[in-house]
Amino acid sequence: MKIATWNVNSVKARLETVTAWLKDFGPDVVCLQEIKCTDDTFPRAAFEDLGYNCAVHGQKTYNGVAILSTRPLEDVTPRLPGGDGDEHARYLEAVVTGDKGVIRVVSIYAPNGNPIGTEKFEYKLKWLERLRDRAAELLTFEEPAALMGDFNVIPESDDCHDPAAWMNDALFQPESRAALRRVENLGWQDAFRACNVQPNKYTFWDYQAGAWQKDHGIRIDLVLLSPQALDRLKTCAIEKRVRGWDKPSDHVPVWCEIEV
DNA sequence: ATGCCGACAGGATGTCGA
Repeated sequence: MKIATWNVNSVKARLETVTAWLKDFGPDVVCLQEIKCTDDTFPRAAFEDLGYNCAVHGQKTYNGVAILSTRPLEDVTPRLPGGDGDEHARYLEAVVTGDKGVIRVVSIYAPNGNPIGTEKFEYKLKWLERLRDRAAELLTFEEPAALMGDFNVIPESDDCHDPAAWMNDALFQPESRAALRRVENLGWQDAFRACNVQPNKYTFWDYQAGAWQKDHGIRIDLVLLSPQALDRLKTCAIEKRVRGWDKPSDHVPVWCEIEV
């Protein structure tokens, strides 16, 4: 089964690009982030016409996550537990059944956290702590599972073009990186790093300053696999070519082949 | 050192992203 994640930076502004990629690539499951629309304005019909079921946890203007799947979506659960009063739509779980088994997929849009030294950065760290708590719970299910999305953390220095340029950015703070590691250290494996050792492989290039043309990117869109999913992992790759298409998102899809 | 670009809401330009 091909499962993918993609921060689309507005699903309405990106509809032609997203449907073109779905037709071209044919993923079975796609986690979307930054859909930037409410549940009732999500362009459901465009995806259903391509054979996808939709689970949506939307929000007006900001954030918003969704999951598309050719198979039925079961156990659909929005919202990361904890953080009462947190209305940001950043988390959506669903279970998909393949020919060889079941996988739980989670669409994740972690907070950006800039600028550092503000309540936005504190919110980011607290949100990642809540994610760790839920990630620990999910491991007790002992099933194939994938935390997929825009984690808004640059894991290592070789996941960006110029570490010095990110030194004062929330995405590369030691606290942010430690928070991601604490999730991984529970037993969640970075699928891309399980399959690829090459440095400087990116999933995001800023629209500004010719970042794409100069390959000044960062790798912040991740797939974290439970041990049971990792055992079934065949490959993981970045759909870099999509950044060069018309009207691109600033992020590109990341996908895995998993035997379920 | 700052803006660069792009989406959104709303109807000009500020907020947000990363």
